[in-house]
Amino acid sequence: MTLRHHKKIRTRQAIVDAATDLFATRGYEKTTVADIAAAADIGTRTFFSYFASKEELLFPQADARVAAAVDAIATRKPGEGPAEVLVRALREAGASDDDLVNPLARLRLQLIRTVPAVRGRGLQIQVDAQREIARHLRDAYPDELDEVSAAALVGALIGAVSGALEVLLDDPDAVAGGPELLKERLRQATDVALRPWSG
Amino acid sequence: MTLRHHKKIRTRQAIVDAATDLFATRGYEKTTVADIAAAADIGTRTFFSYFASKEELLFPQADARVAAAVDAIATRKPGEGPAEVLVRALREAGASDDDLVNPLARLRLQLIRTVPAVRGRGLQIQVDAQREIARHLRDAYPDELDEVSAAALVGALIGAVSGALEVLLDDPDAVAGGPELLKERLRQATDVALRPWSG
DNA sequence: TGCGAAATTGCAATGACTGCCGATATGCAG
DNA sequence: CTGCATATCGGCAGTCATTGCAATTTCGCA
Repeated sequence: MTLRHHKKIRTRQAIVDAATDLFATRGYEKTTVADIAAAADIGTRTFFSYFASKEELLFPQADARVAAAVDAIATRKPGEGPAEVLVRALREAGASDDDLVNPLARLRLQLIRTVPAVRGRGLQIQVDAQREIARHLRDAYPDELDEVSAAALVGALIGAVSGALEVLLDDPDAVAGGPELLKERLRQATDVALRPWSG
Repeated sequence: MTLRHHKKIRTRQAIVDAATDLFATRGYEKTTVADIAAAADIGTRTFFSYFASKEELLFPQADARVAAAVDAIATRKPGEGPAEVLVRALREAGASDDDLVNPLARLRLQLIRTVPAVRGRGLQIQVDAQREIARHLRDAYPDELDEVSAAALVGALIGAVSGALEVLLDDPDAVAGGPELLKERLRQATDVALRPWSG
């Protein structure tokens, strides 16, 4: 079961590449699924056996971040409290360099901020991720957190980061400054918002 | 310009009522816009001159909460810091009785948690609201907050409350207890979520 | 080589949404 | 009261995502 499998992977990649290209040039909404399928040399119907929808195309391996965060929680050090672990988890799972280099990732960041449908889907994925992370965090600290507190804590941290990030990415100067500046300003902003927790 | 105006308002309400009814019985996804239009005695095409989409139907006056929060910021007391004002704003703008009694509001709460499309739209509205509130907060505290920090702070607080709320609403016991219990537990959850900042 | 499962794909249908346009209804001036 | 300008209404046709169905092709393996 290898030729088949490899072919599927190649086709899948072809679809992503074709779509990335079309989205970048024509724009997301002006690109039809039929266009993408044609560019990837497959039937329109076949597209939907690779991706459940046009939006899913932009969020492959959506659970990678969750996995990273869960891993950070699992490998916590003896003395670390919930908030500390979570901060570390977010650093590890957060915007990596990849997000600022990989073409699809860059495109995604832009589309999330401009295309309603994409934004909605992205937010859904985010809250699902929060839920999952909260579950693990609570399991890791059964004495200190109940389910509601865990959800609140995770919501606060991720909320702070995404809120700051969204505004930050709208600032042309900040974006022009490159990844380093962005990371620094993001850290500053979240420090202010999360001060109550770090104390 | 009165007869016309009144008629529009009446028709709008008729649409909402018809939709509420159909959604409640048949379910959101099994109710077509054509069904709603027919039940409200208007042409399908006309529906879209009242609501931009099927989802908008569920979020009339989406900016009421924002207005309440902005108002809380505007009426801040001399000694209050940003976080305190925001905590007060969230308490005032938070889920009112209406959300637990009004049929459409109750339905909305349920659909947000079960229908992907509705959830996506609801989340979008929420982040837009956060943006707006952050802007006002920053204007109110120009010395202590920059735009990014304000967004982070608002994101953290709202994130905490919504995270807690989502978990709470998933508890069958809490929901079964009726509006009173729900309201009490909601207040508790909000307190827990916001405690770190109220101090 | 040839069979059975998996993958591909065309076709038709559903449903949201839009642009276009004629038919109606309403507000207001004369 | 009449008639025009305008706001609404609502039908029609078309686009696009998405799905069920069924025929066909392609593979993996015996």
